[in-house]
Parts: sequence; structure tokens; C-alpha cells
Amino acid sequence: MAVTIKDVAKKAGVNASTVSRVIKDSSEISEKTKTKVRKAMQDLGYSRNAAAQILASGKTNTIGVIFPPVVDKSSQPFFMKILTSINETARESQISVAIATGHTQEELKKQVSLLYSEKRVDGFIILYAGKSDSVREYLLSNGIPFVLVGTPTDRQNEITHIDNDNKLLGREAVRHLAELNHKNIAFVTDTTEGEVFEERYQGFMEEMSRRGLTRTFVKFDKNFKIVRETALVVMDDILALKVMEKLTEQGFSVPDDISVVTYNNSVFGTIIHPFLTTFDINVGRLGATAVEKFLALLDEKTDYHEKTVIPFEFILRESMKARE
Amino acid sequence: MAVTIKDVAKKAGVNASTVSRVIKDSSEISEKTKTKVRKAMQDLGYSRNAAAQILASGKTNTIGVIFPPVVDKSSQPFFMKILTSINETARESQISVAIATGHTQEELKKQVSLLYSEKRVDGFIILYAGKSDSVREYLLSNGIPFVLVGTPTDRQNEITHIDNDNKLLGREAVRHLAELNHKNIAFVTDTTEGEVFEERYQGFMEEMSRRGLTRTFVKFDKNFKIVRETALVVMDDILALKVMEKLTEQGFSVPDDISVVTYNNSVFGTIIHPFLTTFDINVGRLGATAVEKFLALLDEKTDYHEKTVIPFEFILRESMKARE
DNA sequence: CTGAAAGCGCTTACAG
DNA sequence: CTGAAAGCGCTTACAG
Repeated sequence: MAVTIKDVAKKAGVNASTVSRVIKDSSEISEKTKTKVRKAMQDLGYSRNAAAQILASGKTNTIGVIFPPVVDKSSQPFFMKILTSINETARESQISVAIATGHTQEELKKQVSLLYSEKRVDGFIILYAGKSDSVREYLLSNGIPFVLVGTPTDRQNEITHIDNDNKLLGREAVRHLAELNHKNIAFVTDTTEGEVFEERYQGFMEEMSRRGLTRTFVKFDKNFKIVRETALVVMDDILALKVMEKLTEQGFSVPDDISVVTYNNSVFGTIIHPFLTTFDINVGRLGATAVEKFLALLDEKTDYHEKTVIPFEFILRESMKARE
Repeated sequence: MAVTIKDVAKKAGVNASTVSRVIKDSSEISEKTKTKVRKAMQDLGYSRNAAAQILASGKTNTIGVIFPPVVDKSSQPFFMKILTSINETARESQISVAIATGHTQEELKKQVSLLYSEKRVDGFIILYAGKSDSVREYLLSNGIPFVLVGTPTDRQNEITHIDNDNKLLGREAVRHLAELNHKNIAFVTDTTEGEVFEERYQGFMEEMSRRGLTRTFVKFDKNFKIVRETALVVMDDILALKVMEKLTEQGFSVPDDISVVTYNNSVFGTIIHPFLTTFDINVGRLGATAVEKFLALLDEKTDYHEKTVIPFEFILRESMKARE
């Protein structure tokens, strides 16, 4: 039925092993033979059989992508965006993508170990960091290759990871506001967990004190209230929408009374006015780089683990304004 | 290195073919032998080799999931949600998931045909409908098995598909509003394309005229304006947020002056107040059923193509109110 | 530069 | 109910 390497070999008048070598473009084969074989593949409409190739070579050419073990978290646009970018980058190198999802770390771990033990994947890209994660520990202790998108705080030196510079992101928000003459700025968050918060907040603090400005920390909840601030740095776009709602209720206008700068540049930033001034964290590059680094890791079989910092971009929109 | 069927066979004192039969729980094998073999598998920590199994059996036990050929569309929470549900349902039947993404129909088609010709998947689940789609036509004309989530208007009888009853969704929105004494209702949309719009609108129209109410159709744009309406049925949650912004600008209050009912029950419905009264379209069941129907299709090898209608749920929140 | 052969780890008629 | 054998479609030392 399906045409195989043998059919091609016969048609081209060579041995199957030669066809196999042409497929991987081996430098051992003469150009003349390559041309001949390629023509035969064309004529016959040959496609390789992935399973046979995997079985014979021991390489799956597939990456497992691990989503965070929380349902609503993974419905954020970030995850679909990065999955798309991972898939597209992988495809360029003839690599497929498998996915691992689950509601708990245990469930995830089980799925991850199955994917690997059944030899469906060569390794993984983890799409979340978090203080401690049993999936990550599992991979680490079993010597299974993986890279991580985010910053695994307690394991930075042992895990190849890709992230934005969240501290710089914190500083930059301050810089932009300070240059517009804001002196009284609060950092607003609804969670104090995770390295993303920690780093952005730390950057915020450093830059504020470097400039001698008055800083406040505000945890967002029902009692959210602004006192003397003229600008807010908000942890993410969704939270920014909620913050702005509260501000409006309290009679403040954004950006006339209060400027808001936020992070992630998701779709939430451009639904209602004022559109959000935000930082684009370049999810596309985050995903593409994760794939590249993973492939390099596989190749080199080394224990060398670097961090790659993906640049961000400031997106100036309506929620920020200079203070007279 | 990895333990194989042979190792298990030796340990259990049987032939490899027997182990293979135990793995698929063949009824030919005696319980006694099964127990013995299973113990050996346990002791040795056996995992099947997916590639070998695929190669020998000709079945990949993998479903390809096809995302719509538009970037921003696929970043909607719907897609990640349904992917998760598909993956989880598939896993219960030992099925894996591969994904196909692309920016254009051509790109998608290429990827889809590659997945199939390399025998990486047994078939596909398409996550979008649309008037005409070359990917769908490609699968159809090549006899490649697939099911579709949505309603392929011009091919309903030839494609197994899973959808909500969008017409009923249109009628139900009217019913809820009418029962709260609203008589003047508009249907608001930002697109007039797609069967989702068409059906919801048709249901809206039918129920309105059945009740003898005054209906309006409003295309949402910069000039969006309400005249005598007391209630709006809005195509989706995101649009509802934009609509409410405009209403606020024009001095209307939701729900005191105007009630809003919308669709999809995405995260967008509970970010800012008033939280949206909306219909949950049950994405989890949509995905799970797609998997089930696909598997049935594979088994039966029939040309019988049914539609499965997934029930929805009314989510009463703050944007709707009775009219005195 | 190319061929012949063994092998990857399963499944599945065929026999008994 | 179980075994022996062929075969799935590739890859890769080994030889020449």
C-alpha cells in the first residue's frame, strides 16, 4: 500500500540503505545518486514512516510540552500562544510535539513518565516554574532532558531555562513612570507567590530607591485603596482591568489622575479603554528559543545549563500619562 | 537497556507472543498466565515501546488536533480548554494527541498531510467550522477519518460533528429576557460571518417573532448606539465587555437600564462588574465527545456521520435584571 | 561511495 | 490456550 524505502530503492536501482542515507542527506552519498533517488521518491510519492524510523534510530524527534497543573491557569492566552510558537519552530526541524496536561502534579508526573518510558518523546519543555515542582524533580532525578520556560529559583544552575528579565521589567516600569514625573508609585499584585512576582517587585523596589521615590506595596483585594499614588505598576493585564475598575469606583480617572503600567500584553489590554500600557514579553521568542535550547541540549549531551534572557518590549498605550 | 517483551517473556517463562496478548488483554489467554505475566512486567518495570507497537500494528493510537489558521483566534481560552479536555479523554483510552497549527489554510494542510502520511496519527479532530475550508476538503477527498467541533454548514451530512445547539442558544437568551419582561431586544454582533452567528441570530429572530416582541439587529462598531432597547443579546463575552463600555459612555447603566446576556462563559465574564450573565457551552464535553466520536468512527469504518448536540447551561450573573 | 545483513520491539496469522 | 516465525519499515555498523 504505502510506498516504502524498498520501492524507492528498486525504482532508483539502488539499495534500501542508500535511500535511507539520501533521506538524511548523508555526505557519503554522491550528488548523482542523491538526485536519482530523490526523483524516485518524488515520482512514487514517498513519505517516511515515523514509527519505523523511531524504532530503528531510537530517536523520537518529538518534544513533550508540559502545561501547569492548574486548569484555569492554562486557559490564559500565554499558553496557547507559546504552544503555537513551539510547534512551529519544532516543525522547521522536523520535530513533533506531544502534550502533557493534568490537574495535579501527580497526574502530570504520571503522564510525563509514560510519555518518556513508552519512548514517545526525547524530552520535555516545562511551561511553568514555581517554587517546587515534583514533575521537574522527577525529570531531574531520572536524567531526562528538559528545558524550562521561566525561572526555577532553587535550581537555576542545574536547569537550562528561558525567561524574560523580570527584575529589569520591574525597573523599566519605574523608569518610564519616573521620566513622566511620577514620584509616588505603588506596586500592585494579587499574589505574592512565584518568582515572577518576586523579581518584578524587587526590580521595582531597587529602581524606586535608586531614584529616591516614594514606594508602596499594595496587595489587591476587596479593600483596595489608593492614597497619594499617582501611578501604579500592576502585575498583569487582567489584574490591571480589575484595578482600574476599583479606581473608577473611587472616582479616579486613568490616566488623568492615575497612570497604570502593566505586564504581558495579552488580549485583555485592548478590550476596553483606556487601553493598557504594558510590556510585551515576546512569547513567540520564548517558545522558539525553548525549542532551540532543547535541541541543543539533546545534541550535546552535556551537563551545561544556561539561562537565556528574552528581551521585552514596551507597549505605550492609553493608561499612562505624564504628570504636570 | 530498556526492558522489552522478550525480557518479560523469559522471566514469566512464556513466549513473547503471549506477553503481547496479555498486554492487549486478549480473551484467549488464561487468567493464570495473565497474572504470571503481569507480575513479571511489574517486577521488571516494563513499558511498551510505542514506536514498535505502531509499526507492527499499523495503528498509531494518536489523534491530530487541528487549530484554526488564525493566530489571535487560537489564543482564545476556548482552544486551550478543549485541547486539555481532548488530551485527558484521549489518555483514558491510551491515545496520544498531536497538534497541527498554522497561519494559513495551506500551511495547515501541509502539516496535516505530513502527520498523516508519516503515519503519526490515525486521523483528526478539527476545532473550527467556517464556510469553506481546504483542510476539511482535503481530508474528505482523501478519505482520512476526522470529526469536527462546530457545524460545517455545507457538509453536515458527510461529516461527523459535535456542536451546541446555537439556534436554541439564540431562543433561550430571548426566553430568559422575555420572562423578565423585556420587550425590546437587540442582537449585537461584531461579525456576521460563521454558522455560530447565523444560528444564534436565527434562533433569536424566531423566538422574538413568536413572542411578538420588537427586535433589532445591531452590528457593533464605533457608531454603536442603543435606541429603545432594554436588553441586548451579545455574541460573546469579549464583545459584551466592549458593548458595556459604550453603554456606560452613553450614560446607560447595566443592568439597571439595559440588561446584557451573552455567550461562552469565558474568563472575560468575571473580570469586572457587572459580571456577565452568559451561557456556558460546556467545552469540556465538547472535547470529550469529539474524542469518543472519533474513536467510534475509526472502529466502525462506516460512512455514517452523525451530529452530536452538547447541552449548554445558563449562568445567571449580574448583567441581567427584570424590567419593572 | 554503495550494498548486504542484522536488528529495533512489537503484532498476528498459522499451527497445534 | 500458547508457541514459533515472519514481518512492519526503517537505521547502521561492517565490508568492500
